[in-house]
Amino acid sequence: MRPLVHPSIDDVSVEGILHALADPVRAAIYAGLAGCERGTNCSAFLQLENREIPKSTLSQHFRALREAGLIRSERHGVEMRNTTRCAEIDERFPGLLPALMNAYKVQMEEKTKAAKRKGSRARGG
Amino acid sequence: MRPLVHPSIDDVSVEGILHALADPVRAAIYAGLAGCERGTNCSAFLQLENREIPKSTLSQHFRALREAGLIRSERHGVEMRNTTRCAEIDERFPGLLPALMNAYKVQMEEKTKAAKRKGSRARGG
DNA sequence: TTCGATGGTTCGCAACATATGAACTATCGA
DNA sequence: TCGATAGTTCATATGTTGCGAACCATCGAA
Repeated sequence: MRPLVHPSIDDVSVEGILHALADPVRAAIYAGLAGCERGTNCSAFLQLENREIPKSTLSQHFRALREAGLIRSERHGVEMRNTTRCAEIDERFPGLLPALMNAYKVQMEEKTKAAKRKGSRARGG
Repeated sequence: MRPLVHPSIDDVSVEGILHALADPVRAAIYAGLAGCERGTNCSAFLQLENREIPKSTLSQHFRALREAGLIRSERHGVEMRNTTRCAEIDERFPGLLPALMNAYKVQMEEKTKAAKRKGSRARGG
């Protein structure tokens, strides 16, 4: 089993970050990790926003995030602890990640609102 | 020949924007358009950063930018004028595009610096 | 020291995406 | 009607992604 790859911060690229976070599943994982300081294991995301993610797929997503330099993964016993590298990245590309995550947040809030409007219309409101 | 597709601003998604701009060629095109208010034609980008882009490829890149909602393209006689939709997008996702373009700029400046260091070492500096 | 459980990874393949040369369409001016 | 210019579409070769099946690594117990 090949060892985990973590690029040096100097090798982290904007296109790599954008490509990694252009996938909503990966963006959601990243957002989930960003909250927790202690590190989160992979299977915490086996269901994400009411959707089942197969674990092989999830493993690929974590690899993509790792190799883009967005997260760091360390084995602790039987499980993996994943943490974001947001401090390093924010030093190199100030404001990029916050702007990105904020845009996703805005989009999600809009979707929620739209769903509510639709629901209330359907109920005759 | 099918008509050009421009999504309504409400249908523009963060993942679509990130995916479109995760390609350095498209990011460079977008940056080029962002400067010019009057609209730029496609073939202005047939060579980009010392690289030849085949025009069929270029056409696909413009389509990707257009369908992601990042640019607007209008036929003017024999040519196309492309403009960014940055004002609309910035209203919907405030700060996203500036942060993104700034990150690319930072990265390019770093690359330039690194190339200079390498050059000066090679000359014995 | 073997077994089972748990948590992740890798393989193989089908489905989808991308880059590009060749052929095409649209518009203009002569 | 012709040729030139600007861009699009098609065909295809190559690359990427998603996922089930099989696998590997670690732990705790017997």
